[in-house]
Amino acid sequence: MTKMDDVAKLANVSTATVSRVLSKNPNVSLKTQRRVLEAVDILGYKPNRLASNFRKRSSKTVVVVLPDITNSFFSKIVQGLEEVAQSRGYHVLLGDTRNNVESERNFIDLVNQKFVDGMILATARLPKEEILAVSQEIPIVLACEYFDGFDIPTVTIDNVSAAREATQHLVNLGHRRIGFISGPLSIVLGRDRLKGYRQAMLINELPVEESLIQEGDFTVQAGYNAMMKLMASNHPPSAIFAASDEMAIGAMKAARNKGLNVPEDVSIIGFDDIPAGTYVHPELTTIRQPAFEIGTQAMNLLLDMIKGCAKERKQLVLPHQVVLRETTTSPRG
Amino acid sequence: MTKMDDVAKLANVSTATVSRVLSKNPNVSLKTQRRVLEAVDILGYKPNRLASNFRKRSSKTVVVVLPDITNSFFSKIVQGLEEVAQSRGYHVLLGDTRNNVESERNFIDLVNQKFVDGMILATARLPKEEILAVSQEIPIVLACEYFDGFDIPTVTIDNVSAAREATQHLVNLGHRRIGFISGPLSIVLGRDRLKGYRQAMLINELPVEESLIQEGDFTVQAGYNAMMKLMASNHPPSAIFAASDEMAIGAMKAARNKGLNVPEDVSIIGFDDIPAGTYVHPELTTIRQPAFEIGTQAMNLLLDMIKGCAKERKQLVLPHQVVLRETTTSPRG
DNA sequence: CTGAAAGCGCTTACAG
DNA sequence: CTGAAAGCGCTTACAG
Repeated sequence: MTKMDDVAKLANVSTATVSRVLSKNPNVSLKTQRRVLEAVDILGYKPNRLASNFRKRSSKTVVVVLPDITNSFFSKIVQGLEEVAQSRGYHVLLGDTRNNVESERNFIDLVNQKFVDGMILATARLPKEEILAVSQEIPIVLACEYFDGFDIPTVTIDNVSAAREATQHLVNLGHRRIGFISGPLSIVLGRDRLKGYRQAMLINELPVEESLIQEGDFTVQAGYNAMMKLMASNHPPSAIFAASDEMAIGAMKAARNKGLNVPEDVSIIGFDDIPAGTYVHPELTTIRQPAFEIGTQAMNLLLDMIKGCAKERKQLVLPHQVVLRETTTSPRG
Repeated sequence: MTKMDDVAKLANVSTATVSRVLSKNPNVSLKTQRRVLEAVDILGYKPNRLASNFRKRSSKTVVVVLPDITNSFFSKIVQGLEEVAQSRGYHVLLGDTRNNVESERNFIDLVNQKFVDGMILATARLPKEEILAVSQEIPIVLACEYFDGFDIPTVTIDNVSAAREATQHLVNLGHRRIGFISGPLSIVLGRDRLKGYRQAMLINELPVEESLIQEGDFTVQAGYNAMMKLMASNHPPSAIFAASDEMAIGAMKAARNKGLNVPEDVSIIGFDDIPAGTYVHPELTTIRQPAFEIGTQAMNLLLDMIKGCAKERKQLVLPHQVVLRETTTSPRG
């Protein structure tokens, strides 16, 4: 392996100068620069990143911890993260926990080991105290998740309002019995969407029957099961708000299996706006979360913190949007 | 920051011993071990990974280069990769090129810089000579892609046979005019699937009309467009083989828009077996690629090479499988 | 079983 | 604009 010494020797300069040229330090004469670059070229020299990382105490790498990379909502966030990471000269280490808390802890440990310069958490199953503790030491930003009452930098949408608007959309169409397929109530964002649903029902003076609320885990299968229960009621809802598009798609399958037409017999609105929402027929009405932008903003926030040029600990709330497609309409009769 | 010296001092041993204890070297007395561990605990010491990486000339990190992480086929491969990486103590650096060749080159450069110990390429837009060159120096395995006539370690399926079987399935149902929505012919795996289609047609003495073949880029939109052209013919095919599930889903949308029922009016078979194939109605018949297993095998192969315990340069061919669902049936009349 | 010492390959004050 | 020298925080032969 050729190293910097070899280059220095060939170019007749010190390693300090070689280092300066390669790091584009302007205080080197053009003549010397050329000489060094030529030597680099002749020897096919590549600086050793491991040495440089060590010396500079930075790997220019950031770990992103998420529950499931095959979930298209998260993979879109990751694409946003990666885009700005690349453009700002950083790398992203993948932390797919597959919903495993122990795995989450392992990834968080990478920042304690100084292996990465910062961390983006798109999942947070760990107790908030634990996360708060590391966040005092090291740049962390939460994407989608957040902790009430703490000032950890965060990029989210307003889940309560978004869920309220989804429900209101159904109310505006004339629905009065509206079922809610909830996300896991163990995580804030699941609770927030339920809160939004309740608010809308309350505002419109519609009774919230607990039998109209079914908890799922955001998957198609969970949506299917929840919908089956909802339809088994002797007074089934005429419209469904599902807290994720995948669950909404599961609900559509269940409705079809029961011989119901969407939206004529039952309206369905989802949440997220994943691509699959347009693969199905009819196309899914939903609440759009700007996943890619959540990624870009979170990464920009994090890198600003790492460079120390972040003004304060920001909490960004990005706009959501109702996307009208084909699965909602006015109720029969 | 507490460092190893502090621990050594507190435990009254040398840093060599601290290092041995932490790296679980067995040649340390139990008493000493306890003493060191206690000191580590008191000081809350974490070894600096950047220093350790540098010293050991290894980051225990592998970069995975792929065209698009939001594509569920690739994200499933990545999940497989990550699973074995985690279990074998490695990390994966994400290299989403978004189909950009320059980006691909940048990631490949990380191995030249010794930033990563190896690389998995699930895309290979770069000239094969370039990739072959790095593969001489450093552990690389190709996942899905391969280069004819070179011995770069590879994990793929037999795309030619898989495509032939897909086509044969349609022939067996009685179809004689079979359209093919091809992947990009600029990449081997696109060409291989076309080859399989042609073989099946030939074997069954069916004429291959060039108008029956439309090239797409694996996306839903491309499938939609290709299907529109196919249906515009004055003698349209009664069955379609699409080289990716996304294109098959696009073809289904196009058929519906034209008022055709799948499979009664036109049969469709896809390729990949992504989850979305079961979201749509009717559910998509397809060729299953074992994406997760491609990932696990590729990572195992790579890590074996890195540890130097790989016997030879292997080319693994994993089994595919026809998955019968609802989008294919016998032609009318 | 343990320690003293060298050294991994860079970068960075410091001095000139 | 350039170089000599120190040193980042570990690990690893080597010697005992």
